[in-house]
Amino acid sequence: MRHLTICAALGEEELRYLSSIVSHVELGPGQSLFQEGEEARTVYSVTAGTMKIYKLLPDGRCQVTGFLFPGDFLGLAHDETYAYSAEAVTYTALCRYSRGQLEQMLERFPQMEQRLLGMAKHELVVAQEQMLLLGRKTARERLASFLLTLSRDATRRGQNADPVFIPMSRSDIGDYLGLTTETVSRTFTQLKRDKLIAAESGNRVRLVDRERLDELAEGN
Amino acid sequence: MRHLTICAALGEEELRYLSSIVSHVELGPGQSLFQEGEEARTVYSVTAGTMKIYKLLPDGRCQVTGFLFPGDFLGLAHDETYAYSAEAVTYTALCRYSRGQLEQMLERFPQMEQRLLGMAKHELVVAQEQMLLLGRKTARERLASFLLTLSRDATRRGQNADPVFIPMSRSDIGDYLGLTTETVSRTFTQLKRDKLIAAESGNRVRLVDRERLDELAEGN
DNA sequence: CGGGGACATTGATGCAAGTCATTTCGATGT
DNA sequence: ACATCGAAATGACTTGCATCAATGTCCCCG
Repeated sequence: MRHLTICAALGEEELRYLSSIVSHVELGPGQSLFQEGEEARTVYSVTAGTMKIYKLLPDGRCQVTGFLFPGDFLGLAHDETYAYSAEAVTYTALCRYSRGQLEQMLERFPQMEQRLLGMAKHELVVAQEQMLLLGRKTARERLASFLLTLSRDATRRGQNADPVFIPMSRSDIGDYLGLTTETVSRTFTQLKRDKLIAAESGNRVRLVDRERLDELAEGN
Repeated sequence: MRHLTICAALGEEELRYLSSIVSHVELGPGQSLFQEGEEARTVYSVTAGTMKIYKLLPDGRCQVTGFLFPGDFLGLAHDETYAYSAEAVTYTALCRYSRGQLEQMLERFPQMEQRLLGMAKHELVVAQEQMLLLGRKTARERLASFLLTLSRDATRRGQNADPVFIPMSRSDIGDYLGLTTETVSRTFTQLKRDKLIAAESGNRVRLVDRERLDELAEGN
């Protein structure tokens, strides 16, 4: 169980230390974990469920900058405050570490820093991919990219990748892809009509023509 | 000189080591440094000029994911290949480190990893800000945000922040803000007409009404 | 000093996605 | 089986930015 989550890459000693400083948090759908601008005292890792992290403009416009699944970290701030808000999409369980404890741990296990750096680099690559999507892709291409990414992430976590489970609402998807719920909805039906995907029960989507979806996502 | 660039935060010993492994590269405007997908053997830091990093779609659509100025690193890859292409915007000088040498150096000076992690975290914050811009801001808001960011970056580097120098073309700006050159151009004239900015000679822009620009950039 | 070429600006028109309004669906409880 | 309610889908219409097409402007170089 634990091996699928935070600690997959950690050694025995680190694991023991980690579990000595961790506490646990659980959130229901829609519950907020922290808000952008709050003092960043705490770091979390997701152990079950789905979170979203997002930024708001004062008039309510929202950009979801990422969805987080078991194994993902959140709350690592650059300065003293969180750069984004975090909210549960589904029922979610998290591990909680105080910032100070984590820093102590980093001193004790300096090789952990390498792993954090690796994670940060990976997130940067993902972020740049998302900028390309937001700046230059059409609605169809965005949705195709999204579904494929979800499917690949599911594989990575050892979950069902083909009828892929979509835990988030149309509105969350819209806020992630820079579209409105209506456009997301219309684009879903369009992809169904064109036999690229098929809806299944329980918020699952079958990727009927994955090859064509891949092309779409890459802009062809 | 050197203190303004790569090594601002490094100690004496690190500095000496660094200069023993570095070599230098210079690029004219428009010259490419590396392409997305190439094997990432080398890491660079900018010492003079302006670079852009960008991703392309096969049909030529381009998203600039960042402009780099003296002091910035590029080429730190997560896997074995570059995640983006890099090209000089103006005449640019860079320091060049082989990946292997950098890794040796990290072993020798483990505290450097912390700095790299700090830089990566900062880039992540910037990337999320950019996602908000690309996903949710209007053309006016995007350009206002861009000008303010340029101005703040100039301050950070100790350059003139108010008539702020714009080294890149309208087309580069468009590719960075997810707009076309035409829209960038129109929005510039609109902001001039509304007396928020004023053009000055030598690609400089004066931020006439910074307060209003700030509001615009934040979405008010 | 004058012509060429790249870049920027401006204008006219089109269209993808947004907005607003309504209907349908699906889960849940009685 | 049916009422309820929030989410999703659909339709009609609008709009901001893209597209296509001319100019305009600034240098560089002969």
